[in-house]
Amino acid sequence: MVSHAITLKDIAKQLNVSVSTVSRALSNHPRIGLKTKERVLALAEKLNFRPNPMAVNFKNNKSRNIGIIIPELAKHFYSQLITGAEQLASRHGYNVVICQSNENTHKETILIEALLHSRVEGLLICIANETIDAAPFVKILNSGIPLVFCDREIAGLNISSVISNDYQGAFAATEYLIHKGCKRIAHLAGSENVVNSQYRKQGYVDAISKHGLTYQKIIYTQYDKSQAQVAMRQLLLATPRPEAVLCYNDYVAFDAVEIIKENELEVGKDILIIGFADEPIAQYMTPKLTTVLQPAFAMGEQAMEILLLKLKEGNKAREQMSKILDTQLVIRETA
Amino acid sequence: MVSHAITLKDIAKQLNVSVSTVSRALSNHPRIGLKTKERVLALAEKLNFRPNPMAVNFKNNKSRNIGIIIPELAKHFYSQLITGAEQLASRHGYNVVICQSNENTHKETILIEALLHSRVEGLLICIANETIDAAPFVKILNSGIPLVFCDREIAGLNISSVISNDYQGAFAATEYLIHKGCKRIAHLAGSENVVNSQYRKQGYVDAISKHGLTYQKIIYTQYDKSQAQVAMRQLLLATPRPEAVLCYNDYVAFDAVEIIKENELEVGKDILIIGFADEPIAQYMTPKLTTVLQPAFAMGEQAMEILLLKLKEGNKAREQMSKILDTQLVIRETA
DNA sequence: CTGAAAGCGCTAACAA
DNA sequence: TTGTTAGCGCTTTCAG
Repeated sequence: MVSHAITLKDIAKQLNVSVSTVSRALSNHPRIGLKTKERVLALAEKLNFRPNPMAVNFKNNKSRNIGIIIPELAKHFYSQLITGAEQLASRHGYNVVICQSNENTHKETILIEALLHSRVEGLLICIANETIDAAPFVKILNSGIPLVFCDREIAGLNISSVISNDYQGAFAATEYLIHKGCKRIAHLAGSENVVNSQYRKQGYVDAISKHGLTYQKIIYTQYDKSQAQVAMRQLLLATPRPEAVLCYNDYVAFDAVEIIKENELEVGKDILIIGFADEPIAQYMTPKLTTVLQPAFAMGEQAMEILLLKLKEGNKAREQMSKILDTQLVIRETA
Repeated sequence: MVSHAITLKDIAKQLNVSVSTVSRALSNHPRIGLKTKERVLALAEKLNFRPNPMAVNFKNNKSRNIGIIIPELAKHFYSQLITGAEQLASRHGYNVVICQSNENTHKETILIEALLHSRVEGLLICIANETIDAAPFVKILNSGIPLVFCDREIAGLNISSVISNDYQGAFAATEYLIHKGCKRIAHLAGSENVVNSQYRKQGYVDAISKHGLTYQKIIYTQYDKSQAQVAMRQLLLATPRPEAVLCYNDYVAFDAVEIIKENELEVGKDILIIGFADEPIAQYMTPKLTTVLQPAFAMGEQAMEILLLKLKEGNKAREQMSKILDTQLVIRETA
């Protein structure tokens, strides 16, 4: 069994000085004798003293915890994002409390409540797909706790955020297809109500019209496997059928590819496919998926950076600090 | 800005009772007047009072934190495992501090040190591949903090653990191949020094010999993509070449499949392949991978269950509680 | 330069 | 049944 954690008192007693002297020595207080300081530091070192974090937190009325809410940890994108955020936080002495909303807005609200009660010092949230109500987030801000959105955001709220440039990614991917000579490019979109999906759709639309193409076809899939498959079948039935399909994400792309293969067409030749995200699936499927990489790690890191900044500056800086990180087209085999 | 967090004192003042009375009322102390209690509870409810967790932790000298060390969060298996562990912990009022060793034993040791200093109440560790030195873990135990191994363990230490039945999984997979008529089954193993790899290899060996097969071929891949590919090429060169290959994990299986395809052979027909883990890759590759499912979520959950039990029982129960969870063969297209 | 004392929010032993 | 008091470990006035 552990003997007993070393406290300031122990050091003070052994050195015949007061507790406050020890405290000052350890915290580099200016008004302390050099000799005393050295004696204290030496003994602290020798005893392997560490300040009791519970006491410190209590004293400072700080939890040193940052709450993170994501839809689902078991998605590669989010675990990458978390890794970026966590590493930075931990380097600054913060713990990270990770919660999963499972894309459920109600659960998200509950989690926010719980995290606030547990006195997290800041909140980094990747909101659930369906979330539109701003009230819970306004509440966070009103409670004086800094909040940063990551990956997804609610527009018009003046809340700091780090997102990837969905618009630019979709635009670049579409242009790439156009440069490859495609005239008929379709888009399997996500949900009409979700901003990321809207941005991607807009990138697609604008690239199409910039290049004066007349063909434009958008089908919403609601992130549903069977709906994506139905949509792809529908695209294949059309005459003339599209030469390329830009998909909302890699999973939709995977479904599309499966359907195309079922129809004995060759992906990457008869029809080009581009996904979005660069999940591991992109490298492992056959043919390998050309897709738009979102910098998940950097997104988490930079969102945390903003949060830490707000934490340091206290109430001073309540202004919005937002970043939009560029995506990158990763060319593989499907386009 | 937040007004001011409600404390016991606030309630006491408003009700003209002492702080301890309020404390007793809220903690269901027996010696308290029913009326007083109701008044306190009502006001606490009205003011939405929550005890200050920092104060509670300090008072109890408990951090309510459990440390978890895993090799890498961005692997599906571990994020699943974490999810199982985290959910259970959180239901019991514990936070979980997640750390990644990146399969680096040195970093693992540093993390253990840091977690102990941060006063975690318990530790759940999936050790890094190369870790063999027991000293850091003995140190944990000596410091009186309960420790549970998950997924991987160091044998002979009498430390509680939850692992999956690698032996049985490999045995069943091999038998399945035998029942399918294969006489020449090879095994692409992991590393000779890692217990999981040893168990799987042994399952393979024993199934082979149980059924009186004479062919037996094992190549170690060291979890290295190029080594796995080299090994598979080697297998294909042999005459007669194996009819089936049991792979250490899904990634090795993926590499093997790629090489086989390169050689214009048909996976699932010319050569059968079985993986291990059931990572998402298994469903997304072509052909879809037959593999041995490890119950990652349940493993995390049950490891946490043991840890919570030890936490509750204090020093009383230091005996080893170990579980070996069964794996399950998931039959898809490669075998 | 150093010590004594108060206080953060909560609980619990002791008094009344 | 309720109030008073002390104390958890640390920092920070305020005195000396």
